[in-house]
Amino acid sequence: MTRHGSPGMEVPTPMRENRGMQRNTRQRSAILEALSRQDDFRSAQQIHEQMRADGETVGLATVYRNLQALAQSDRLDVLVGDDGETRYRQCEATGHHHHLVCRECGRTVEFLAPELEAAMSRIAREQGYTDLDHTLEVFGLCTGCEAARAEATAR
Amino acid sequence: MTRHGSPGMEVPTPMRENRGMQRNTRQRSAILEALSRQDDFRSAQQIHEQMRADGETVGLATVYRNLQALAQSDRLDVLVGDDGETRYRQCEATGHHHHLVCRECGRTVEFLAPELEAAMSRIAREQGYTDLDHTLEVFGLCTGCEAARAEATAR
DNA sequence: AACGACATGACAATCATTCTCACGAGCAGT
DNA sequence: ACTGCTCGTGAGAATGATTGTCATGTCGTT
Repeated sequence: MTRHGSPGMEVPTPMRENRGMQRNTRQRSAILEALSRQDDFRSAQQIHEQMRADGETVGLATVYRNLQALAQSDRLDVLVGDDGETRYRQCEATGHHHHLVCRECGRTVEFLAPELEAAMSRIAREQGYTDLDHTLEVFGLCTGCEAARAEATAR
Repeated sequence: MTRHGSPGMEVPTPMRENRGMQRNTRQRSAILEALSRQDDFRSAQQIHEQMRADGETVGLATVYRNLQALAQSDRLDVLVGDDGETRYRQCEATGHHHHLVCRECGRTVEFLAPELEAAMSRIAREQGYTDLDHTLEVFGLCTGCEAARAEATAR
């Protein structure tokens, strides 16, 4: 387990999933803990603010660094809003998946759609594109917000 | 056509497609002209720079304002990159469509995919979401860049 | 030609994010 | 537990895209 001796020995695979995160720190634990209590996508600043409110003492730069590192190691999902602000969320699904986000309250549902993946791949390949990747997010009004809006309109 | 007199009179529909653009100016024409000569998504700053290089005298703020206004009236397509920079492009397709973008050179192909739209709508409705909207962009390497990469790797 | 509203341009201001660098604290080996 | 080597942290400065301000220009109409 220890990596003593053996000159030229490379750090094995486990490191791959830990880019920029060799150590466990109080701050990182706190950030993950804060995220685990949220259901929607939050910006770094929102997360930081919430942590301060909860009595945690963490620097804003640290929050940014950790969110970024966690996202790179696929432990968080990222969503870049229309306003350019980056938001993060701890997801249930482990692999590739998409989101259905309420544009009013932020409530988020994860979904898989193999048909969509296949269709996109086909279209891209027909055009000669390779090494594919994509972004797909769906926005709408969840049942609760739809009801609230209907009521507001009715009066 | 003139909106004199008639107190309480509202500006009719045509205005809807012209938000923030009542007048034609040399600057706006120049911006559209510059865009028409580009095939890929460009940032406001890139466009501004190009115009200066072409001898146009336009303020950066003006470029930002016009691109924004044009995008709002659906005369331009918008793409927010991973880095948060907003890029614009003049599209062939008039209605709703998506893009296949080369992540290396920016070459862009527009495509329609009714099957995708339908599948997304179905999934969202199953979850009780209404008033839907979505973002979908596909990235990859175009034939040219793929070839270039292959050659670079080979040597 | 005159006028009034909207558009422009130079520059300041804002806002999210990243950088810098001195200091603090994991973790491996003792 | 002790030490040392690093990496991680924190405070504030710096960056960079975008937006606000406001005096001045000019479009489209009278």
